[in-house]
Amino acid sequence: MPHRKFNKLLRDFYNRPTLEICHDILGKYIIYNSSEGKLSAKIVEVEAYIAVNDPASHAYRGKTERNKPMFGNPGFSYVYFIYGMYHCFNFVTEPEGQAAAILLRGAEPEEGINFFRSNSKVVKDYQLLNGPGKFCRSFNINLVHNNIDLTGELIYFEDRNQKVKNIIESSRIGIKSGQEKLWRFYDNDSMAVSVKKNRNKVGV
DNA sequence: TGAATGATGCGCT
DNA sequence: GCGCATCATTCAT
Repeated sequence: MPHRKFNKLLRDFYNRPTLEICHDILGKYIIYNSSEGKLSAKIVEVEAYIAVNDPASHAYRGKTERNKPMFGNPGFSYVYFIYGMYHCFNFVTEPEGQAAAILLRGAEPEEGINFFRSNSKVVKDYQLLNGPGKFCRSFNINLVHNNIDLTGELIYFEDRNQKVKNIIESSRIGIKSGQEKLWRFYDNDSMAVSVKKNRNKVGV
C-alpha cells in the first residue's frame, strides 16, 4: 500500500480558533501544483484577522462580495488585490459563519525556485517570498486562486513534522487600527520573515 | 538605518 | 474621492 510520508492538512485543522492555527501553521509547507510544475515553501510568518472586534479585518463591517470567502467554510482561500498591483493570500479559519482568516506573510522557498526567480528581481532566495505581496508575485497567485478548497489537490498545506522553536508574537504590519493585538506570528530562526520588530520576547 | 514617496486599481463611504 | 493587510526606490540623518 502507498505510504503517505506527509500529511495534508484537512478540514479539522482549519475549523478551530484562529490564533491556535497561527501557531500551528508555522513550519508547515504550502504546496501548489501549478501549470508550471510543483511549487512548495515553508511557512514562517502569518497574521490573524478575526472580524469580531477587529476593525482591521476586511470582514469587520459585514459580508460583501469581496470578503465573503471569510464567512464561508474553513480551509478555503481568500485572495484579494491591493495597492493597485499586489495580491495577498489568506486561508479561512473558524466554523462557517464566523469570519476569520490568516494572511500568509512569509515563506522559505523549496521546490520551484527557478519559477519564483523568474517572477522576481530579488538577489537572495530568502527574499523571494518574504512579504505577502512578494509571496503572491513569486507564486503567480492572483484572483483566479480566490475561494478554492485547500483540502483539494491544487493548493494545500502539508505537515512534515517539523517543529518551530522560536515563535515571536508581534503587532501586525501596515494597519492603522487594532495595533494593540499581537496577532502576527513568525519563526524567529528564519531569514524569510518580512520584518523582525515589535517583538515581545527578549533576544536580539 | 530609517523615513518619505510614487506606482496603480479597486472597494467602499 | 479616499484609503488600502505593499514594495522598491529615494532622500535625510
